[in-house]
Amino acid sequence: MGDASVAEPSESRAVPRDRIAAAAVELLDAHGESGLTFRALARRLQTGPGVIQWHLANKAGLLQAATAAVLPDAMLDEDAGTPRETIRAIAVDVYDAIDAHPWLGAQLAKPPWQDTMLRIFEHIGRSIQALTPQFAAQFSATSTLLNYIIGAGSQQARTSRSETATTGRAGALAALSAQWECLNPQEWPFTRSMATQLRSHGDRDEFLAGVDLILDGLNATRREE
Amino acid sequence: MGDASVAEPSESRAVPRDRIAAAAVELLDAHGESGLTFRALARRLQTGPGVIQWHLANKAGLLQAATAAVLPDAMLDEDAGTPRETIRAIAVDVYDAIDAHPWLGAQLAKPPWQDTMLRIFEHIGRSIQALTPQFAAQFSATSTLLNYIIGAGSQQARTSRSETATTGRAGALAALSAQWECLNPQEWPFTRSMATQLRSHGDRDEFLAGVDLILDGLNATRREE
DNA sequence: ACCTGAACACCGTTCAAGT
DNA sequence: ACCTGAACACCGTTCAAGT
Repeated sequence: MGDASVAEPSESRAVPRDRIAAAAVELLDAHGESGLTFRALARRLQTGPGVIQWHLANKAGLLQAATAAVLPDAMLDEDAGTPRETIRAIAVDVYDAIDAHPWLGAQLAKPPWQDTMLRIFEHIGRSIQALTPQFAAQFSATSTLLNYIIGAGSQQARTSRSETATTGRAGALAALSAQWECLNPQEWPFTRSMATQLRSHGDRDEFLAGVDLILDGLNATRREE
Repeated sequence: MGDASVAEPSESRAVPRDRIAAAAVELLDAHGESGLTFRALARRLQTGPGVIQWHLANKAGLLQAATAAVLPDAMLDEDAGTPRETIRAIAVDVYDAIDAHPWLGAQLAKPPWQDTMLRIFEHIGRSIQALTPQFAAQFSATSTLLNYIIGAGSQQARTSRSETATTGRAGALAALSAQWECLNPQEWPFTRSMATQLRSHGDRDEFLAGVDLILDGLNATRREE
């Protein structure tokens, strides 16, 4: 904290985009979305405020750079045999990324679509193309999958993150589950009945069951016509 | 602006929660999420800053009140015969609400789940319960539907909102569609092929096709076991 | 071309003070 | 119980000035 003066003489003063994005990710991981600040970022890079704005237009660009750094294009280049397996592999990649970086889900969901989001759309879509020849069905299935992956991933990542607390991750889920069990049965019959089901929530298998559900729907639709 | 002094003598100085929520919705509709400010809200209610904090704990509570005001419980109390029709009716209600209030989508998607989100979960789940007896399938289907409805609704609302611009809503979609057509065919084969499909994007039928897809998946899964 | 740091116009939140 | 308004500790963004 106090020794930020002249540890390194002056090997290279340049602050490349890579380092900015990496530092932004560190800040986001450590202190959440509100922890990412131009001033905090400049302090961490041992430079003055206003430097980042020279490289990136604004805060949206900064979040975008952090997102791209954490979910690189290569990660989505899966090819696991069948289209279904490939889609599952991509889904797991995104799931794991959101799980490791809880801020990522909200960032991806935020309209308008960024490059990263369009890239996931493209990669999933290529496999969907192999499952049905109809454009309308391809579009519906791909956007449905994308919405599910981002949405469910965000929800599950949130409960996972509570593991730093006293109880651990299983305990956090148990607590939420107990909360659902205390709901008024007259007003919340369904949610209450899902309390036990909620305990298995948050693992990859649960998540992948939703992916399979959508793919089953695509198959069923195809069969009927 | 200048005549905010003593138009009304002093019939009732109380500023009830209802008026706060209603004014917040007006502000959000007019100027977006960044337009909702404690100071702007107090000015609109012709009172001093700091009043709102006495009624609502913080800004999260303010957004929550606005969300509940715009998506009341009664709106979800649909019963349109079959479970599928009921679910479609609820989905359309949420879709229309997001379309009318573009800030709503991001608000609902934001974790953790608020009362409003849990209520939609409950209402959809009750109909899903009628479609399959398995708890695991009920949970998957309900959360998949919810993620799709919020996610797809947000995306579609965004493109709808561009109608205030020069071109109108169809023009905005055409512009985005043209943008997709200009993508590199080597790098973006799928997205490019969806360019024409994108034009039909944003209407209720397109949106409901995704809901049907998920319900078809639930049926198919049930048949296999 | 790249970096500095002060300045501007905000923001949410708190809180003593009034009625 | 309800409202006021000043004060605090921030924030993103801009921009003249340096190297």
